Amino acid sequence: MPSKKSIIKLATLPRQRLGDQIADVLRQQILLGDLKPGQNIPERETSAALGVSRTPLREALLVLEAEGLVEMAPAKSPVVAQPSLIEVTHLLLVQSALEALAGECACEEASQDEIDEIEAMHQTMLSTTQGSDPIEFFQIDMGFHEAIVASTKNLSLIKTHKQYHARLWRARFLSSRRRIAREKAMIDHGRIVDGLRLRDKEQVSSSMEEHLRRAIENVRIVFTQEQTEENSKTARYKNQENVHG
Amino acid sequence: MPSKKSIIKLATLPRQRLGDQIADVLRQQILLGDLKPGQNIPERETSAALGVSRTPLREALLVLEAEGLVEMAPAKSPVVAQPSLIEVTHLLLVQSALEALAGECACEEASQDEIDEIEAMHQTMLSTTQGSDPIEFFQIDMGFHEAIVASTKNLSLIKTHKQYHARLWRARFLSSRRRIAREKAMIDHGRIVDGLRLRDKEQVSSSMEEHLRRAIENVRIVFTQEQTEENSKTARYKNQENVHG
DNA sequence: GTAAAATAAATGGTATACCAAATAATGGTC
DNA sequence: GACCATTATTTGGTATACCATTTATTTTAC
Repeated sequence: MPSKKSIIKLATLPRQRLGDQIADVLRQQILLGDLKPGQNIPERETSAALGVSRTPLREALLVLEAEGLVEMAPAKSPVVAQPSLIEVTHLLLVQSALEALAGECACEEASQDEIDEIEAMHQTMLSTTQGSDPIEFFQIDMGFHEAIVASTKNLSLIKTHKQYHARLWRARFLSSRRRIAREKAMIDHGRIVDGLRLRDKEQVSSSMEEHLRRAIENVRIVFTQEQTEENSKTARYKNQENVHG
Repeated sequence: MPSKKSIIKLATLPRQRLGDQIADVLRQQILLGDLKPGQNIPERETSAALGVSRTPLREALLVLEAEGLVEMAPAKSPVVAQPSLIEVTHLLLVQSALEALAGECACEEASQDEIDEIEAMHQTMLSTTQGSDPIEFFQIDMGFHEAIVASTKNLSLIKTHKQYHARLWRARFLSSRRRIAREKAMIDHGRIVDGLRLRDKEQVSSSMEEHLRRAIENVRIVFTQEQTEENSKTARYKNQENVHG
């Protein structure tokens, strides 16, 4: 009865490169916050923890560096990227342009089934607005955007959008916690869905841009709040130091 | 007299990773056509030719794969990407959105000096239109676009644009040979420069989109021509085969 | 006791060696 | 003579070993 063996052939048949699998794992850990911004990712330690050698781990790190999720400097441990407010703003501007394009293309390329599914996701989100944990709500929110991009069938656009999506994950997750932001986001989504049903390029792309512009503002607010908290912490620490001295 | 030594410390001080240097070399070779689309890049042979080991060569290939210039399949030699017409169209659509965004941002972020320089490049191009080899003209053309993107100071946008630029290099170079295309391009560039001087976002971004939309049409024409030539070649070969048989 | 120099530990960068899958070549059989 | 099986070679994937640089610690000199 070799049924068990047939399931486990990860090691025997490298259907996908080990480096790519590791990249997926690390990407998830970065997005979910298991690896926090600024944290070191020493090669030996990490590869040992994952039960692989340094070679594929390094290949994964190089991919993540190309994606902008990890920063590598000579003779320094690779470190999880910690984009500043201005960098996140830049990223959101590009993402905004990408999604506006996606909206336009979707009006031409999306099948009726795909539009129906996008609308269904929107409905799910509307009914989930109140209860449930924020991370689940956020996942659906991001799925909504991904579905629109996917419906364009433009592989390059999909891939690039995905990369920006990953780099923006954390910032957008943090800013999605604001109640007001979520409510306004739902209104934007509604307009986007309406535009898609009408296949009205102009309406969809402008709603998309509007939506992302709001996201930029939300991120700015959250960043300045964090900055303020950080400052007060620093002040406390300084006080402690003074106490010690 | 250790002056000679001081120049050559590539091997001793890895100021930049070898893999990145190799990636630069290969990228250039792909863009310039030394490595043609569809051509294999066997790891052992190539690394030996470059005088390095497989490890950094592989890292370079992975970066180029992430950029979309090289395709790697399990148990197959890496191969120079050979995008189809539809893929190039997809790439140009994204590039169009990126440059439209760049145009808008440039209206706000570009310094007067930068706009002056962009205009100077345009003037150079106008005077170079007739004589000189096509590759030089093309270089200036691409420099014009890069300068606009660079003036936004948006590093993410610059990097992403650069990657799409590399993937589109060959297609745009081939299509830039058409005389009519060049003339119309000059008119577009003029409108873009005018818009930048006026800092008129709307004019710049729409001119950019118009310009890229024209590029899509040009690429389509060149591709179909190439396809036709290819077919006639195949026909000839078939005839030869018939003669042999 | 402090500061500076030297040494030891750790880290990333590169080269080499080994393995498994795939393909090409060769030999045997029908 | 053609086709199939088997083996040999080539290729990419992974692991390990080595080197150079950097950093932390310790020791020594002032």
